[in-house]
Amino acid sequence: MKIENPTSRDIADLAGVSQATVSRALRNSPQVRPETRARIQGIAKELNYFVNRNAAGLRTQHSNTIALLLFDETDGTDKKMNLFFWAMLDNITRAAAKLGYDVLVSLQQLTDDWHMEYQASHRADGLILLGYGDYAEYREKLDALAAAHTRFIIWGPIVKDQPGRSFGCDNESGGYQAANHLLALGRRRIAYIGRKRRGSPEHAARYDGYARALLEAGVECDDKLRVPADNSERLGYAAVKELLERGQPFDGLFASTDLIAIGAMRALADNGKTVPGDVSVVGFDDMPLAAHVTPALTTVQQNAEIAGTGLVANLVGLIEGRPIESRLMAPKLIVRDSCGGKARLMPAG
Amino acid sequence: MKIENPTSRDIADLAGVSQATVSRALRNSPQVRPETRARIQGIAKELNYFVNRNAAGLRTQHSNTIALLLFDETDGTDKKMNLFFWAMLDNITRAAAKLGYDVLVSLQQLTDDWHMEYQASHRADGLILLGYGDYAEYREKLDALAAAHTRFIIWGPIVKDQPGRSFGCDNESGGYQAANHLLALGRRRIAYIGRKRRGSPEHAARYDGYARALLEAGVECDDKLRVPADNSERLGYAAVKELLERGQPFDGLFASTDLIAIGAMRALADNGKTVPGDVSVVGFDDMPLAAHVTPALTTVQQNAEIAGTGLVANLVGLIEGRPIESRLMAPKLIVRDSCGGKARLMPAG
DNA sequence: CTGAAAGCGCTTACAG
DNA sequence: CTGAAAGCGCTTACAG
Repeated sequence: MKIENPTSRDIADLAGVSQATVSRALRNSPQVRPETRARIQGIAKELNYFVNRNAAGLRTQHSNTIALLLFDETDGTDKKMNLFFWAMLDNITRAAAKLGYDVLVSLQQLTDDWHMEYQASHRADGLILLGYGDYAEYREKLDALAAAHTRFIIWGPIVKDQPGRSFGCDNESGGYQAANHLLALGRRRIAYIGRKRRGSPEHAARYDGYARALLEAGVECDDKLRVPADNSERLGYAAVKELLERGQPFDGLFASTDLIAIGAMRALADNGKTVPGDVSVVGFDDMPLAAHVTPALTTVQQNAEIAGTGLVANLVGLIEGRPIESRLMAPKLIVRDSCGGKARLMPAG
Repeated sequence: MKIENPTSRDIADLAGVSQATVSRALRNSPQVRPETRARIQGIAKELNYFVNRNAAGLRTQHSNTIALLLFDETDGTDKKMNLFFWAMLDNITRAAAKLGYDVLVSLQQLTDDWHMEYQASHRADGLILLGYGDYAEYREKLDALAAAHTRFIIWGPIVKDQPGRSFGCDNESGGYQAANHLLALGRRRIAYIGRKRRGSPEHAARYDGYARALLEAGVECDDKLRVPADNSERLGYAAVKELLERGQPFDGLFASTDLIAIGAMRALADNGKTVPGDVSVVGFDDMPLAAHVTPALTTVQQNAEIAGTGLVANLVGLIEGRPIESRLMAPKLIVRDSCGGKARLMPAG
C-alpha cells in the first residue's frame, strides 16, 4: 500500500468513493457520513497523503501564506539586522502557524521591487512590512500596494494619511517614561541622543515623549543637549564626545536606541564620567546585550510577543475581511543599574 | 488598461497572440521572436502581471521554495533561539533568493510532525533542518524523510549512517584550536565545561578536539576538570562553582558555548579569580555578546555566511539532481582579551 | 516561430 | 449523503 505521490484520486479508488468525497472528507465536511470520513482519513494517513497546496491554492485563490518582508536598513558598517526583529519573527511564525498560515521570509531593500509581486503571484495572501525606514521614501510603493488591493500591515507608528494599517509601539509613551524616570531621580540636565525628525517617525516620537516629560516637569528642553545619531554604538560614542566638547553640563541621558546608549556609556567611561554617578543613562529596545553591559542598561522594552501576535492577528483579520484599525502597544520601562537609586514615581500626566 | 487580476490570457488577448506564446515569452523562451517577446513583456509589466505561482507550481510540480525548519531546543528558562541561527537565516534567505527560491520558515519542536508534510504538500522542494538537537531522537523521522525521497540538508556534523546529507562546522577542529591556543599561552590545567556525549554530536566533537590537543601536547586530560553543562549562562556559572568546590586547580577553561563561557567568567569573578590573570577562558560561537563582555571573550567563530550559502547551495543541488556530499566548514579562532597575552602558535598536528 | 490541446490536483456549485 | 463535471491558470509536448 505504498504509492509514490498519492493524490486524492488514489485515495478515492482505495476507499471506493468519488474523488469529490475524498476532498470533502479531508476537509472535515459535515456533509460526509462520519464512518466514510474516518475511513478516508485513515487511508490518507496511511499513504502519507497531504493535500497539494498548489492545486488547492489555484482552486481557492488562497495560499494560506503570509509574506514577511524585512528591510535591512543599515549603514553598511553595522550590517546586523535589529535583534528585536528576529524575536518578532519567532513570534510571528508561531502566531501564524496557530492560525493556519505559513510564513515566507524575504529580506529586502527599500529600493527593491518587492511591493507588488507577493500577492499578485498568489504566493502570499498578505504582507507584513518590518523595518525601521523612511516611510516617505516608500510612500509611493505603499500607494501602489493599496491600489492593487494588497493586504498588508506595517510595523510602525500610525502616520497620518499613510495607506494601509499599521501596528506599532507607542514610542512617545516610551520616551515619556524614560525621561520621567530620569526626572524622578532628580536629573534636570537631560541630554537626548538620537534621530529626531528626518526619516524616522519612531525616533521622532521617542523624542516627543521625552520633550513632553520635561515640559510637564517644568524642566528646560535644551537644544544644546541634543545630538542627532543613527542607530549604532559608534555614533553613540561620537555623540557623547560632541556633547562633552560643547561644554554643556548634563546629568541624564536618554538615547533613542540601546546601541546608541551603549556607545554613549563607553564614551562617558573613557572620559572619566561615571554611570550612574555622574550621568544616568536610559536606552530603548531592551536588546539582549542591554542586560549584560556594565552597568546594566535601564531601557524601554517593546514586547516582541505582543508585537508578533498583533501583527499576525491584524493581517489575518484583513485577509479574512474583518474591519481592522491601526493600533499601538504600550512599551515598558525596565529598570537596571545605569540610572542609579530607585526612582520615586511621579504621577503621570 | 487596468485589469483586476490579470492572467496570461488577458495578456494574450491584448497582444493578439495565443496564451501559450505569452507563457513562452514571459519565460524568455528563445523560441519566441524577440519583438513579440518584448511586446508581451511590456504589456505584462504595464498590467502588473505576475505568473500565478500556484498554477505554475501545479503544472511543473516545483514550488521554487525551500522550507527552513528551526528546532527550538531550549530548557524553558532560556527561551531564546540561538543567535547564530538568526544570522544564518539572513544568509539563507539571501542565498536562496539569488538562486530563485523563496524561503518558508517554520519553528518546530523535535517532537512535531514536521517531517513529511512540506514536500508531500508541494509547499517546498526541499528542507533545511536547523537546530542543535539529539539526532538519535529524530533518527526515525530522518528515515521517513529519506524513504519519501524528500530532499533535505541537515545543519550539523557528519554522523555515520545518518540518512541524508549534512553541512556543518568542523567542531573537532574548533575545539582543537581553542585548546591549542590555551596551551600555547602556557596553560596546562585546562578545564572543559559543556556537554560531552549524550545527544549532542557537535559538543562531543568540540570536546574531542580539545582532548586531541592536550594529548598531542603531552598534557593530562583530567576528568576531574570536566563538568557537563547545557547551553546557558546559569549552567556555566554553576559549573565553575562545582569546579572550585572540587578543589582542583586550573588555569585554563574551554567552554563549549559562549553562554557557558560568559556564565563561567562571572562565577570566576564572583569567587575572586581574575580572567585572564588566574584563568584563561575560550568560548565557542562568537555571539554578538562575546565581544562586549568584560573581558572580551576569545572564542571560536562559525561563519554564518558560509554556513547559509553552503546549506542553500547543497540543497538546491539536491533538488536539481546533482550529486551532493556532506561537508564541514572550518571554524576560526577569534582572539580577544579573555586569555591574556598573544599566543605563540604551535605547529599543528 | 506560433497555436490548439491536454492536464497538473484540487474545490465546489449543481443535481440527485 | 454522494457523484459527475467544471474550472482555477499555468506549461509543454505535438503539430504545423
